[in-house]
Amino acid sequence: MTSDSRASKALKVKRECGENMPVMSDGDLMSLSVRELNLLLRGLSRDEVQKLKQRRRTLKNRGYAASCRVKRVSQREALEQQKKELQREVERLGAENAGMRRELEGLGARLAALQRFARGLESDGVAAGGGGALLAMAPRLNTASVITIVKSPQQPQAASREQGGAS
Amino acid sequence: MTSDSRASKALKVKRECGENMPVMSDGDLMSLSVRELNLLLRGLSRDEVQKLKQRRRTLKNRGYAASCRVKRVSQREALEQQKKELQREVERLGAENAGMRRELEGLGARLAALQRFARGLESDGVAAGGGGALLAMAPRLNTASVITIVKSPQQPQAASREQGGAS
DNA sequence: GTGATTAGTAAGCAC
DNA sequence: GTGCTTACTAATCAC
Repeated sequence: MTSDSRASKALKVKRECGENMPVMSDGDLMSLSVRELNLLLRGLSRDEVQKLKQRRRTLKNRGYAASCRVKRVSQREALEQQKKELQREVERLGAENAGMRRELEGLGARLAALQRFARGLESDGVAAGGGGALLAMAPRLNTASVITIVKSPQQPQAASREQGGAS
Repeated sequence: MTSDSRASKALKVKRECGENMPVMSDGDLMSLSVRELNLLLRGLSRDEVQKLKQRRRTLKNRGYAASCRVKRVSQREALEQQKKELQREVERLGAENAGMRRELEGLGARLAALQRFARGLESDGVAAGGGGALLAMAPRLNTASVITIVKSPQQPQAASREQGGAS
């Protein structure tokens, strides 16, 4: 066998020790620092030392490749997790949105009904006592209090009709 | 050299042909079907045929590994793209949501002001004509829709002043 | 030198 | 057999 520790190793976490152990176990060779390694390699030929250094490098590379794969997988999983959370968020906001849209419709209908009723009061001649105040109030609410507070565009038909009735 | 075509090949797209070309180019060996291959391999020793078959397998594996990596990358990019789109969607829905929330506040304020005014009308004794209908309408607005919808505190000074002026 | 990444190789699985 | 995926190796790069 020309290659001692590189014959059948793929895909089985690489065996720990098979037939021989030249000077040192893989684990030791991996973990020792260069300084400690040189101390233990005192009485070896330059060739033997070189071979051992290369084996150390290979073992370390094995670990690097493994952590690279782990990192790749965890990054993918993180991405998928973030995607799931965003999908849930979209769903939640969409539901909230639909609910508010319904509330908005309901409120708008009530407001329109009240305004129609107010106009009815006026044309019926109820404006004798405080009825005039109701009509005078509608535009004020629109322009003074409401408009300055609410920044979103308002229903133009309500305001124009109120002001038209007051003139 | 014990291994002829496997000496220095890593990380340079693998050279096309280096020193010899036993019977066939890599491209041919890759693309030919088993049937065509067997036809061309008529007068070769079983060992030579076996070696060629193995080289074919290796070449194909090289391609499989490459496409595997390409697939991995494109899947990751697709995930990132989907994530970006979802983030945009969340932002859009959030803005739409905030706008509707403001509209709801505004409408709620207008309704509340109208209600307070209606109650003021009643206590003034205007309830002679159609005032009764207005009063019947007010409690409905109050309990059901307005209070549960409007979360922000409303301007009390506008309502109190109106009521004071009407009395 | 160390750590990370890439293309290539072989093993193993699924069809 | 074919195609895909994985662990491993060597090369290469950045620090």
